[in-house]
Amino acid sequence: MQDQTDRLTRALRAAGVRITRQRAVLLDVLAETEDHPDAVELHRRAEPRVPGLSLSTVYRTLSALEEQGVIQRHQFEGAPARFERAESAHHDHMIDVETGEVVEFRSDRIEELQARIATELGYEIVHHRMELYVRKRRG
Amino acid sequence: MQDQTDRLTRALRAAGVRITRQRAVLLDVLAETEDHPDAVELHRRAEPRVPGLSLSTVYRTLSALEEQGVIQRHQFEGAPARFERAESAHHDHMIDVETGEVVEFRSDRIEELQARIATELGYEIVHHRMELYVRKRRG
DNA sequence: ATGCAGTTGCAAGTCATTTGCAACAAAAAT
DNA sequence: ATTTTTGTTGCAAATGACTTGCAACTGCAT
Repeated sequence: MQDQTDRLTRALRAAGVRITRQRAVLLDVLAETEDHPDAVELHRRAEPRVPGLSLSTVYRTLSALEEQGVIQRHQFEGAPARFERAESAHHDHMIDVETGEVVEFRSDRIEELQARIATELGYEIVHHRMELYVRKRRG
Repeated sequence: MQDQTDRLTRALRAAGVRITRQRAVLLDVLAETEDHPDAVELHRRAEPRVPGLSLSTVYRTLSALEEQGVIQRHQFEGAPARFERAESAHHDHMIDVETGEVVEFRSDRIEELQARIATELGYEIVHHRMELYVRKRRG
């Protein structure tokens, strides 16, 4: 795990991204993250470890990390962008409209169908977004 | 067609929505619309017919019509919301990342799969969003 | 014609995010 | 180890896309 982090910071360094104290902490916070926090929440979690950390630095770091492919940004309906590590395999999201909770899922079958549709219409997919806004089934 | 419009305004009236000059024009503009314009574009198209029309009225009208189920709002990536009439059957969108052009498509097979996935995880779909960001295949 | 609840234009406000800038601090170079 | 170079930071102000308060209207049921 220390290894992971090391490899990562080295890669970032190589890309000309400096690992400052604020970025190191944000990287740690993101590594510990199990949910899909937004910028303000990440700032709340990181600030105690870097007193004075500004929200704009959080935004800037998030953009930098997204550019490096380290994290992914998701813009769900009517809410600020939320982030997650990019390490894991591709998946889509289900958002509980009542709680805001995010559940990940994946369907190769759907991906195939999407690709086929795009191809048939003369396009190639650059990326896609599929979100299911759901509610717990009361049973 | 005059019929259509008449039925529509009557329904709106019944819902307590007044058909003012600005709304009538916006309704007309939307009826003529073949693409997926945003609020500013709709304002641009309607203003000549209602000199002085304000952008806030456009936004307010759009919200009212959306509430009445007359139009649908789509929030594509990194762009202001775009609108379309709601009359047509459900479909999803493919956005050409180079031109911004929107192509509609529909796949019952995918819808089925989505529903199944949600059910399996204990949820029911309230609504979904599926967007394919694409590029013309150069062939 | 009349009264009033729904609408309008305008200015100001909100929210999430971005940016200009001078002070600062990682890496590099020496 | 010190200097130099160049990416970063915090802060305040700016942006973009809407939304809202408010006083002056205006559909439209009566």
